[in-house]
Amino acid sequence: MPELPEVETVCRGLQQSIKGAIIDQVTLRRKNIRTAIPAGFAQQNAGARIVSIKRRAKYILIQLDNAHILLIHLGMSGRIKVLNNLPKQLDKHDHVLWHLQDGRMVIYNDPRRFGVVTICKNKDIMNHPLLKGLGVEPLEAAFSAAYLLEQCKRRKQSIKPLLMDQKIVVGVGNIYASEALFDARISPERPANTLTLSDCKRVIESVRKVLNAAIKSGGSTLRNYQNSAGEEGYFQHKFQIYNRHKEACFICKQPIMRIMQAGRATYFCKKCQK
DNA sequence: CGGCGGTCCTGTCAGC
DNA sequence: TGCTGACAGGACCGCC
Repeated sequence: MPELPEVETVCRGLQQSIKGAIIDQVTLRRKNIRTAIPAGFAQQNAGARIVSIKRRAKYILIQLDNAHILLIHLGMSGRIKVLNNLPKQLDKHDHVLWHLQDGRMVIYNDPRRFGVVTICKNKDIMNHPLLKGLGVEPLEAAFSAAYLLEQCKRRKQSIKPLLMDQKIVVGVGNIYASEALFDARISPERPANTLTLSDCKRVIESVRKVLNAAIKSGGSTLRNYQNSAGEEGYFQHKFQIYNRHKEACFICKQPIMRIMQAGRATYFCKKCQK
């Protein structure tokens, strides 16, 4: 489900609502999501105060005051809900429950179970296998035209799957890769090694423009994305290309194409994107 | 090493 | 009203 804008929105919401709260205890209703929840997870949470909530790539990092960091990835269908009190009925996909001392409850819900919930010590975070090989943040200066050109040079892979490669640049998923390439007027089928420095510059500007606009809109809700307060995003109403197969391109009125690349749907305009 | 396909899992929707 | 197959915001693994 969630790409950078959705994860960022969830993090900002959590920062507002649960920063400073104390975790009383944790209930695991399922011991594995995509990966096993480590033994000792509940004990390492119990009694800890939540210091801060940050994002790295599509991961949510929750710093606890006991020198541990909660690491959460929402996969395709993961959600974090903050409820004011115990719900009358739990959902069948409410996998992890954090009972806060103030009576509230934080729930990790994930129907498809592609997500990750784990914990590690502060000192291990830099070498954590899930974070170790990640590429640069798209909204930071390290994502430069020179860097992208360097990454593109040695690959003949199409630019769209390359943009989604988290080892190169993080946070860009299937929606925003299509949106950014449309904005940059670059075909998703262009082999990466044919991009020039000025192409890379346009791609970077478009990625940033699209991600920032989506964050402003609270992300995109296609089916079930909601932020931690249960609100939907509305960037889906601003899609220029994604999910618009056979509809008219907003620029040239030609029908929008839908192709599969690396098993994922790509939307683009044959006329406008070269 | 790079790049692709298959796979994990559940839910929803279109088409018959 | 079923049933079936395709597809869905991600990312790892193994194979060439």
